[in-house]
Amino acid sequence: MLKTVVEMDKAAVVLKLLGDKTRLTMMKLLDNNDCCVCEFVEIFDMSQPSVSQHLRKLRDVGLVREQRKGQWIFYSVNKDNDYYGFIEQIIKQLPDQDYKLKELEEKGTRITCC
Amino acid sequence: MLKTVVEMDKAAVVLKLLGDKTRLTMMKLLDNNDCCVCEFVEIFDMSQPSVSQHLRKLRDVGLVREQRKGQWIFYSVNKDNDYYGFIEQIIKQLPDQDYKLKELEEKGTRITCC
DNA sequence: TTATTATATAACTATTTGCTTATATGTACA
DNA sequence: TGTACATATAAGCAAATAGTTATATAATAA
Repeated sequence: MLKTVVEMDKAAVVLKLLGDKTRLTMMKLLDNNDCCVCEFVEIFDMSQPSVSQHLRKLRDVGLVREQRKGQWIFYSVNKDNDYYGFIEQIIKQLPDQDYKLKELEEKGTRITCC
Repeated sequence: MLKTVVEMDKAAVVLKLLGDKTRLTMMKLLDNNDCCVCEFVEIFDMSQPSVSQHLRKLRDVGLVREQRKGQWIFYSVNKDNDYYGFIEQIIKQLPDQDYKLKELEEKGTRITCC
């Protein structure tokens, strides 16, 4: 685990991003799994534009990245980001959320894809 | 260091509070020092009501507590709070801010008090 | 007592935020 | 082709946020 050189301004920006339950849960899920937008729509029972907008905020700050796979776009944690070490210390303290993806698997709506 | 049982909703609330540069710096300072309102007013070059309102938000969630000493009210980190372990992991990653208090000492405006 | 200092709170305002609906873009498939 | 599905983006709106000024409360000092 790399020691991050954290700067106050940027730290506040990152914490504000994580200070939303939807985005915080997204980051916790993405830390263990790649997920596509439609999975988040189902998990959070939220409109697709709303999910996309949350993901865009996370991407704009470099916390996640996207990768198209066929018709889907998969998001993953950007572990190359300078602040990954910083958020890792936060995320690892959060309760596991993978059961949300397990529920999708049981319903058969998990996108395992290509 | 106690392992905190963190709950997602509360974690998001705490992170949102820390996601403001003023409050984040306050918490970093308070982790090593007790400070009164007028010191923060000077450090942040911000109005007194604004400082009081930030401190109230931190206090309402239990992250800090206040103690009157004469005409001053000193704030300190509430290390008994259930989420202290959680925020400790965040705060310790931040760059030291104590130089801000040193500057007050040099100007003679640090309140060492009673 | 009165004046001064420190702090809290109330009311107001401008900005930001998170959602909505509508629409555009891109891929897959018949 | 054209239709369906997945996603992004734009525009609009209500709620939340962070600041302001004005005022109230409390302790100290003259």
